[in-house]
Amino acid sequence: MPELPEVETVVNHLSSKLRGKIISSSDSPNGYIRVFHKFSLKECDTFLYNQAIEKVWRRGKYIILSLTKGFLCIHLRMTGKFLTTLENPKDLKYISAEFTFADQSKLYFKDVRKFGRIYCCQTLNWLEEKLGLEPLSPSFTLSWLKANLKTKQRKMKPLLLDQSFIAGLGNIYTDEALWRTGIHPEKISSTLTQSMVKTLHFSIIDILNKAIEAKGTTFLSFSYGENGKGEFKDNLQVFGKQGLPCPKCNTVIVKEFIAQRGTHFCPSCQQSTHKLQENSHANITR
DNA sequence: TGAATTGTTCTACC
DNA sequence: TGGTAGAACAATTC
Repeated sequence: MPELPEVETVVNHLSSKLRGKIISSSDSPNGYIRVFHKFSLKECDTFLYNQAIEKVWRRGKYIILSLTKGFLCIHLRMTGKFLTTLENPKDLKYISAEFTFADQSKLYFKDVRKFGRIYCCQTLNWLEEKLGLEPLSPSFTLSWLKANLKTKQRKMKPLLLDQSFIAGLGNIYTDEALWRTGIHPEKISSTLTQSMVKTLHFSIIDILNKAIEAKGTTFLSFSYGENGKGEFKDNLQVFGKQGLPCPKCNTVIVKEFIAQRGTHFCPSCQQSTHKLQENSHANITR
């Protein structure tokens, strides 16, 4: 389940391999042409023919290849990954796209679930229109976060997952950041205290940086290159830890469905305002 | 066999 | 009308 750190890992891995290559043809070995968003295979092949890859980078969870003219963007969704060699012939049925370069080397887009998409485009305007701030860019400041949480009346979990708000956070890192900050996933954004916002701001940046350092999280299926595994799984505190004790307070971590997503949190550290008030009242009267 | 999985997009609601 | 919530959707695995 690639989120920002996993996509960054893939980009870092691919960049040196792809930069300077010239695309000579595109194909779809398994015939799943829906992978080319709004393009037929022929249109994609024509668009990419003879184009050089000038730069490989990332915006949110999108991988972007800057070409001589235009861009090739890829969203991995759940199970998308890139391979430069095809070791197992059985994998062919999962290869939605195959690119051949002028030097005869190859790039395969393997996607078991087939949710991944490839976009051929002249500009990136469409992407900029739908994506919010980059959490690791200088523009993601504490004051920006404070102001933008204040003006919204949304539950924290779905808000952090909203790519038009902050681009790149997914289910794993959202749960981790909220746990670290002690914020209940259903807490309304405008009700966060100043210190909560400050901790949240720091946590998001810190978790993402540490996860990038660890080359992402391999939870179910993520890998980069042929078989690279992300090591951040060992640093997860709540995601996938339902039934286990909270590292902070030993209360059992629960998993509930919030905003149609499996959400892991500690019912003691991450209480809703209501419950916190009840408890503080109990403490006063005690 | 159908429940579970994800990010995005569409629709409905206030 | 704009902001928000929730359903739908893609396809596969176990």
